Amino acid sequence: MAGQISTVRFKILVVDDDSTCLKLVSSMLKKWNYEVISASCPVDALATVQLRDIDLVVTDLHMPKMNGLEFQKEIDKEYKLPVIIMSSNHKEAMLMKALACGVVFYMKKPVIPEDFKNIWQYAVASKTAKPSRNIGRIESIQVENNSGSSVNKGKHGNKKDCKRKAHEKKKDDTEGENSTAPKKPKVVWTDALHNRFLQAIRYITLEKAVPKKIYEVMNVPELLTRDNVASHLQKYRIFLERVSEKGFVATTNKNSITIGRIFRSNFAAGLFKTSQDPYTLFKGLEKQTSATATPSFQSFNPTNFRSIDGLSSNNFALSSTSRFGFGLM
DNA sequence: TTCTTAATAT
DNA sequence: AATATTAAGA
Repeated sequence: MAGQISTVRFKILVVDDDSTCLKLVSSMLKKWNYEVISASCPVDALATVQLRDIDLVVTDLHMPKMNGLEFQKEIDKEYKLPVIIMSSNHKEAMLMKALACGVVFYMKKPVIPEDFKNIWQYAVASKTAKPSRNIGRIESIQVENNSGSSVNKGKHGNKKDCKRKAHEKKKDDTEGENSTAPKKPKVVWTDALHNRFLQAIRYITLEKAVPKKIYEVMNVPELLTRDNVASHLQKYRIFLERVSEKGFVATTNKNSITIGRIFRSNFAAGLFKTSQDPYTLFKGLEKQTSATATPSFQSFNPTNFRSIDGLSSNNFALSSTSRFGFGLM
């Protein structure tokens, strides 16, 4: 089983007091073939969670009675569901607060369908694993999902199942032992992981974002090493460089085309997915020298970052979005 | 030491 | 194609 075309439809609970918005988001989710269950208030939502077998929660932040964060707290208390917040509060401080509370993703409103395309990964992440240490072979996690839908382009017959490759070339033998086959799997920068990376950078501030710091803030030592982050950061910077070189932001004219391209890239995707305005990124880039007015940032104090825990293996989890690498153009 | 970059390897 | 690793200078 677990063939491919899955069948696994993720059940997503949407919560928003604004009925219009609720419907809108619902339809966006359905577009990606998610099973949608909606609630107009946290209280109803909590009741629903008990009845249905929800995989992921998407909630508005600003709501009467109980706001999104309080709601998330409740969810986290009894169930361990990943919660995504949608908010029109684009303040950095709010973003940080939400993340610190354990929200897995913070989406800025207005949202667009694409924003939801890959959110199933958060659901997978929280289920798929949690086995604290022992990064042994996460390779087998296997994502049997595959975001169904495939409403559009999405051809992946990728069946790259390489097995092992006994590789020994270590002259030393500081360890040598390997019963569980401590093969070091390559890190797969899934959207979720990349998002974490981006959010860490946003939190730290681009100017101060160095491998070590990012590594610490991301707080997923089971999945990454500082070197992984350094490597990713290097690539990310190259991407930013290219993008800023193009200076397409300035052009208000036919920017739509250019921007469209940017959107396709992985890095951009992660960034823009949450903040649809491409300007955000550049604003940050441009004023990096002055802004720095970073609010108080001390220790992220990541409460529960299990959100990304298991993500890592599986090859095409993300491939769906990434067929365009960072090298746009 | 860590950071950054470039080059090279897997 | 995406990541990792290594080397060298700051």
